[in-house]
Amino acid sequence: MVNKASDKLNMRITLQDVADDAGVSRSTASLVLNNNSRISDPTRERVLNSVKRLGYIYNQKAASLRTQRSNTIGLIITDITNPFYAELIHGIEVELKRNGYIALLGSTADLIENQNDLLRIMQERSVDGIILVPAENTTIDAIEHLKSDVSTVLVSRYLQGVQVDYVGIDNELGARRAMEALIDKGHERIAFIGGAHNSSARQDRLMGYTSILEKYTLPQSEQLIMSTPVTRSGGFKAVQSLLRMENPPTAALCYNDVVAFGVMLGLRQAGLEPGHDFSVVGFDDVEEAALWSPSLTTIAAEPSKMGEEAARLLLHRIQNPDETERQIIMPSTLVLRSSVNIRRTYI
Amino acid sequence: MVNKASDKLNMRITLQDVADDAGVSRSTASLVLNNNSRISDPTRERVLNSVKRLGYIYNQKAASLRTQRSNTIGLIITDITNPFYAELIHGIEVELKRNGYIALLGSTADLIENQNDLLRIMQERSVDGIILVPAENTTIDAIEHLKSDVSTVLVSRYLQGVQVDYVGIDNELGARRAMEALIDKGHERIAFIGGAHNSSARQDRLMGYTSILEKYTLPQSEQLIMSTPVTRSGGFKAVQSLLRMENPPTAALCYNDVVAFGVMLGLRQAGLEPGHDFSVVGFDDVEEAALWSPSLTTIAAEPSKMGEEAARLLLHRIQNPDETERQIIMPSTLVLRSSVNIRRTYI
DNA sequence: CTGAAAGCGCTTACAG
DNA sequence: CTGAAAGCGCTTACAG
Repeated sequence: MVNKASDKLNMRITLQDVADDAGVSRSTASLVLNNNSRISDPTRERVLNSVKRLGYIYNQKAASLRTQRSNTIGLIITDITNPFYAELIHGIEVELKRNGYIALLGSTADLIENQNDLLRIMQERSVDGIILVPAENTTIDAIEHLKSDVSTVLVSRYLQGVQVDYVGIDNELGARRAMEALIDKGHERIAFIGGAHNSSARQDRLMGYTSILEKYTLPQSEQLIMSTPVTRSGGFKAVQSLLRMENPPTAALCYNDVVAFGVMLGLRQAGLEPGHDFSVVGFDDVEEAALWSPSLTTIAAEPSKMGEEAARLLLHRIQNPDETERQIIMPSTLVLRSSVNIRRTYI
Repeated sequence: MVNKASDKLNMRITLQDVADDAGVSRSTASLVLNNNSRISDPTRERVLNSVKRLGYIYNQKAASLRTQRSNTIGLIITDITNPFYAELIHGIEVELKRNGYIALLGSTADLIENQNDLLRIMQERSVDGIILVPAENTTIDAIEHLKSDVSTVLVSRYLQGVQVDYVGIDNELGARRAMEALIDKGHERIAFIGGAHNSSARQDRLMGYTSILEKYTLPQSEQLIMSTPVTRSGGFKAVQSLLRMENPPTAALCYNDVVAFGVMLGLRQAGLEPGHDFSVVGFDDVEEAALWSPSLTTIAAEPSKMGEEAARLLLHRIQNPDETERQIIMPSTLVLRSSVNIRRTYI
């Protein structure tokens, strides 16, 4: 029996084989594959026929060793099981595909060590650019250094003081709009739930939360601000502990939709009906937000569109390394649904 | 001002630079990086110091042109926004990371054209192997051909008649267990909801469904079997149309959890309480299944573990191209939660 | 319109 | 224990 492994190796058809088969030089065959216009139609056809007959597979790796371009980018997010990121990735993929690019994917679990490993691995593979949701504790220096090596776009989280391409939403404005909606329904004790750390996104959302409490001189308390893992069960547990307070809140602005889903589930577990007994606002507007019962009031970040925008920005940066960096701030629209309602006393 | 693009190109530090800096030959430097034991400790140290000082980045692409190994694999799924796949990807990533591999990611939206594009793009980048959830209409020939070019593992969906590595669960058994649970609670008119086409997974689940109906001589009807997109809104719409039947079902076995979530939302929209008025079973046991109200009864496919298993199988295949193909069937355990309950008449 | 030649950055027998 | 040399599969000025 033939050895299969060596079989695979020996069988590799190269451009030389194609050229031989078509009776042209390697150069000519290469020019055909790159759609160079100075090749005559008959020659082009002969080459393409040989490609097909031999089942030739273009070796992007060898090409990119010469051209220094890989048509591959690196995509680093924190947690793929958060639907916000799943939708973001989807948008990125769509736009990359349109341009003949593909992404190496990695998740950091928000840990800087993982991020460093991934950045190294991706640079070793000569990605043309990197789309990064910076993990907690990412330093300004690290980003400065990264972008001097490879085109870089940050998404969703920003780092103060670095001049770098970025796509995100106006988190503070979004949070203010969400708060106004709650206050409009008579809520006064409003909690802020979720987020594990102080990413720019969380800081800005908190700032919006606080500024509106101040504007209306409503009660502020450290106890009403909770840190949680960015998961459903994070929100689930947090709201239950809030409900055990002496003077519990009647509404919550959540760090994002995933946390808000957890909060709604936790409320029901505690015998309260979200949207009726307790109002909930999320952030992101992931697809399922509209489908929940009650449907979730949230700030639309349009993750899929944000992903497309980020990919577009990165591809632009790759083509134009010397242009000034751009910050794209997408609109943060309030989507009012049934999880927000007039305040009632449930106790 | 210096041109940044050319800056980047000119700045590329090569192994030659490292060797020069350390005062050794390129060969020696290379052996150090590959942890070859025949290099003396002092030499090794000198080289590693130079690597650090110059900020050398290993060029995996050049290396892999020589070694024919890229330490990169291709991962092709149908839809990243389905949490089953998000969790599957997560598991794959974890296991790949452990072994110094990383994945190129692509989604097909279950379209064969997209799958073909992705397979080509990935092979052009010389992936060492491919993990594939085959899109609808994938042919046996295509898989045979693929696996003759590159190590291949199928996940979640199988193709009858191909000898190929595979990881999945026993779908028919799972469906039978789910049906027994419903019948145990007195349900007799039971619908099967969801799935767009006849992937092996759907066929096998349907087979389990039918076989149990036959076993208990319960009513079968084409009207009780619904095709839908594999999304929440697919399930949402399907159950509402079922409820408009003259003699509607009192329970549903859903193609998967995502569809089941949609079904539960659709029930509530129609004024019925899932788990109380109408019983629902899903498939997959994605993380949020336990958190829903009512919590979802489902068949545990352990997507994250399945992903790890698939990655392990692929890496093994890459090392051992000549071994016989393996089919790993993971247990399909019934997880009984509150979405299944005693039958009541709700009409 | 087409071909010969150099080179991208590595690895790996082979020689010493 | 270390180095000189060939080669992986492409692209791209350059010459004709």
